[in-house]
Amino acid sequence: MAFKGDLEALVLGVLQGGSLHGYEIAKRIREVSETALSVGEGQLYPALHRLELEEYIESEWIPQEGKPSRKVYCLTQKGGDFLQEKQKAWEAFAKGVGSILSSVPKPTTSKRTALVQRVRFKALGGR
Amino acid sequence: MAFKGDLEALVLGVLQGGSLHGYEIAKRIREVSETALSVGEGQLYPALHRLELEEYIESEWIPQEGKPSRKVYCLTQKGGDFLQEKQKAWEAFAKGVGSILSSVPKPTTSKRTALVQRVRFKALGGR
DNA sequence: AACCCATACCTCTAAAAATGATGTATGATA
DNA sequence: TATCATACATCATTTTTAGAGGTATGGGTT
Repeated sequence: MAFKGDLEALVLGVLQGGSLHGYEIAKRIREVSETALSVGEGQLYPALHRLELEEYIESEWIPQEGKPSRKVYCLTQKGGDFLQEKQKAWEAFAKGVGSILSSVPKPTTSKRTALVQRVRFKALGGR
Repeated sequence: MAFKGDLEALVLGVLQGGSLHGYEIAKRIREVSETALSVGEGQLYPALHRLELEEYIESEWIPQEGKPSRKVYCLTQKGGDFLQEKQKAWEAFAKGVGSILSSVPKPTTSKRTALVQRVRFKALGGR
């Protein structure tokens, strides 16, 4: 289960906003999510290579003076289409998790009801 | 990254609605999420054992006639508290992923703008 | 001068997790 | 008779993740 290919989707999502290089992609993910998400480089670079192999993104080396060259990635048409699918998959996943996590606890709201439920379970052999 | 312990959270979430046995928990997760989520038994049972070990849930064997006995689990106080934390973590995670995936593509909306962006990237050495 | 930090790419390994198969057992259904 | 649904469980294989390490440059600190 688990939202499959979430990192891939995230990378494509960030690239929607324009072409970026790997190091910056990782920073964006941290910043945009307000540190709720964080991608290790050991995870990001292999992911970028996979995505490029599958032609969801394309890269170009951009030299810099004084600093290491950057490999700038841009989204392909195919990548954009794939991202759309991923967005739908994410929505279904999020809806599913949401509906399970935020399902109202049986005892409607009152502590008293909770107690009754507890006792009932006890009566059935629970503790 | 990835929503850590999502299966654990899901199990606790389902148990909010009342005590259940493993086989039923798996079914609930499938049903409530409208098949968006599915837990393999090879994943669920070890998870239940971990949760019980950590005292987030408690179990009781309930014999049945004709059918295999059931191990019925109920949420503990500690488990309920833990679930609350997990709910918060999920919200932060979902918000993060959501804001990245549904970030408006740079080209405001028109195809023309998209083209301009494309050309601009080209001018910078991209393709 | 020596050191660490930020930038920027990358790989590798050990641990963790997911998948699917296999096992046991019963009753119902086709 | 065979297969499916119930109901528990383990196990091996594969996949994923996290964290460390490696290369290289320039700027700032001690």
